[in-house]
Amino acid sequence: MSFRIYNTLTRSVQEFTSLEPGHVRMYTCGPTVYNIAHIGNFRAYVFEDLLRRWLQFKGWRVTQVMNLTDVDDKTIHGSREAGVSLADFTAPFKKAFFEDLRALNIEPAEYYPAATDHIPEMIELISRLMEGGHAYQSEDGSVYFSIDSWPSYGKLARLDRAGMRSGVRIHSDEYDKENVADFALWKAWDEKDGDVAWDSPWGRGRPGWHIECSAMSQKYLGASFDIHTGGVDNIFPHHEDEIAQSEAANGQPLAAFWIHCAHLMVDGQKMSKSRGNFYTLRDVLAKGYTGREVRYELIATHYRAALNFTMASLDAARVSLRRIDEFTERCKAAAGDVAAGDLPVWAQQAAQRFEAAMDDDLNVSAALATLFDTIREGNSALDAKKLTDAEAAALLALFRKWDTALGVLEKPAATVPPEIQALLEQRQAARAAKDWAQSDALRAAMAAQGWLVKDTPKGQVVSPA
RNA sequence: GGCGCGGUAGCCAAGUGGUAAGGCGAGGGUCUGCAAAAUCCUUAUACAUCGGUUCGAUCCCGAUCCGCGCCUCCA
Repeated sequence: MSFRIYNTLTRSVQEFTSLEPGHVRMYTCGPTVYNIAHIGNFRAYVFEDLLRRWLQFKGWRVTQVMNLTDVDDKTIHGSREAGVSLADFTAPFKKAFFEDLRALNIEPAEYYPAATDHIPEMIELISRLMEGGHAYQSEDGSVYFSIDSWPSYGKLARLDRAGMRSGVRIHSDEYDKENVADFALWKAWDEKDGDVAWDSPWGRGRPGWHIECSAMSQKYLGASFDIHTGGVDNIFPHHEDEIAQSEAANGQPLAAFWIHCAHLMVDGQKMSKSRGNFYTLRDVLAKGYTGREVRYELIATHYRAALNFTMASLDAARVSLRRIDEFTERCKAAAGDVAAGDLPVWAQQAAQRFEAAMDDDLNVSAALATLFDTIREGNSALDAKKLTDAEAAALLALFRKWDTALGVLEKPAATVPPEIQALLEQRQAARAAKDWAQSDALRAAMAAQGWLVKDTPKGQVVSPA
């Protein structure tokens, strides 16, 4: 079965093939490290992780690059306001970003280049654009890309260039530019930039926003690579501008597939910093939810559909995950140390349906439906004692395989503190003596400390409440 | 205004030219010292509106209404 995915460039679902056999090169636009990313941002990173994992599931080796934008208006403004250097200002946000990635079980990319480490590469690229007549320096010293020099400008966003020009000119007071839609490659130093500046052939200044992605993708992935991703809000202008810069400089297509995920919504509106309607992952964890639950919610809706974020859906995610956990634990108990045998026929069919669903533009909802069908079938078979131990082991293996793609099925092991362990042992003794009053008291004591005790045929099970 | 996306049962959410997955919720059974959890079964005459094409449309076409996004920094 082949993997098909929606390409913004062609506005259609296309069969995915890699330029280089067996190897996918993927560039994913990363965070601007001027504050803590919110979970709307993380929807994109979780989506990209799912895409990466599915490519691997299908047998490709993946080289993924995610940039860290650590120099722009916001980072400079923030550092000056805080009275610290740019590097000192962004460092804690970089650290927090990686912590959040781990909490969401996002696989690390191969490269996380920071913009400030690649200024020479950007200058080199801008120089080539200047030489090729695609860029010019304005009176204030800034360098702009000339969209009039690049006829295919607008091909990703499908812009009407004629309409765009006449519409925007009225509102523009940037007379330095030849065309108001021209965008900055290099921004001349300004008082507001403080000590943030680099020398360049065009004087001191700093790079424009888009040039970093062009320079860094080329350095780590080559002039042409397979996949470029981001949120739909990056289609224009960011990705459009990247295409113009890179393709004008290199004369070859930047990326074959442009894949964009839809927004995370809150109360029917896009979650965003500027609207103030956002939650950080930390906010949600502080409410007692886990990174795994957040990942489940973010993953369960198709990546091209807007997803309305609510605590109620996190609760639903929690219950759904518990159902998955109960099933895998039942299978583990049944399988013991038995080697995995063949899957029951219904599970073989489920495996095919799962893969077909994911192959179809990452249809996770359909894949999860298959997974829950499998759980119901499996539970019924276990109830009826119709599942062999070897089949239970095979089902576990199937779930593990599915989880290489989903990254959400495996339950993180909770470490039980010694004092709770001691209470458990006391309670077990009380129960053996049928001292129910004592048993209930101990259960209450553990509940007070945040541990939920369940009595199962195999004994007590504790979990964090 | 330009470009684009969406409106499926109480909520979330797939999907298809021949009367519609799955999850949550709800009801019932089983299990259980109790509890919690789990599990099985059941559940709702759900496809925005109006036309058109068709033997037949929720799925195709057109119009309308509503919601959302991008067009400026934005995942």
